[in-house]
Amino acid sequence: MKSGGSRGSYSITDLSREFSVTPRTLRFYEEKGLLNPKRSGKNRIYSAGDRTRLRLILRGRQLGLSLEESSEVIGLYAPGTPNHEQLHLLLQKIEEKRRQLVSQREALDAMLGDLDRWQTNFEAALKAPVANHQWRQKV
Amino acid sequence: MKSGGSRGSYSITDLSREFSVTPRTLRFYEEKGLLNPKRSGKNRIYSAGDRTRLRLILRGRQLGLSLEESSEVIGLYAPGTPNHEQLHLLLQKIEEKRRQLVSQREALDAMLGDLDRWQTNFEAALKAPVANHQWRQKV
DNA sequence: AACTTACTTTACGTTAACGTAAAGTGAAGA
DNA sequence: TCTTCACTTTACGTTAACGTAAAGTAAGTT
Repeated sequence: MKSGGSRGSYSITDLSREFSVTPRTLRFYEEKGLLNPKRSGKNRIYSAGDRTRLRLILRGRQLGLSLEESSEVIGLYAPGTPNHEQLHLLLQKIEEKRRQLVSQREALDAMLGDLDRWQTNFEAALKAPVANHQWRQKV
Repeated sequence: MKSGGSRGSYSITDLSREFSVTPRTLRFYEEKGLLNPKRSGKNRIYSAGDRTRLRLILRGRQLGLSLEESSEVIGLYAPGTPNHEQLHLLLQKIEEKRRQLVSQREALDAMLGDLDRWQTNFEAALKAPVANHQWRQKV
């Protein structure tokens, strides 16, 4: 089965290639209820909506969300009109992840700080003995 | 065994409490060669150096490094004078993680963008029908 | 008809980073 | 002496997110 029609219809390999994931991944997401492609016989046929959902799932993954978290969040995108409870939950998730990013950046800064200090110490340790040469007299 | 001496000597629960990890975690890190506390009989006794190494490990974890990655990176901190190969490796790791953070922040921005658009659409959908009331005539 | 391609389903395997018993030890206190 | 603590070791269990056969099918190609 080559590519489906030109617009809004994709085979499993179409999508897996476009998003650089394996077909297994798409089947897995379906198994977990995150995707629900139509069927043409036994074959999966993904709509534009399915493609969008996949994009969102992968966006969540990139953010470090678990599939279950993505499930909840993506549940929002589908129904057409999300209620305020759901919106609130989404905002929470996003805030949480934002905090996580900040915390990670702090860890990174701390590491870079350590590194700087060591580098200067290291260089100092290399230079000092050369300045007052004692063990470099007779060659 | 209560707290060890006042300075530079800690029991396993001392450290696990200070860093909010379980004793199991410390034993696990030791098993993986990331820590090497002295022994007092069978009991582990952690030095200030061990404590520092633990801090670095957890810093790496916070950054999203695997324990193996942290092993490599922390190997640097111990020998006293890291060589350039090792420094280069550390810089690579840090750069890689920095890129990861940026990419995650992008995903977060994209999500926030989606959210904004939906919210406006949502509000519009709520307002419009009220403006030209058609199905609200007889109550 | 034989082959290839693009799928399918079923199902067991893998990895990381611990969790969680289970059973034992040594010292301190009642 | 008995109990309690704070530890120990050994070892199997857990979770997420797929990987990886194995075996089969439907449609098109040579």
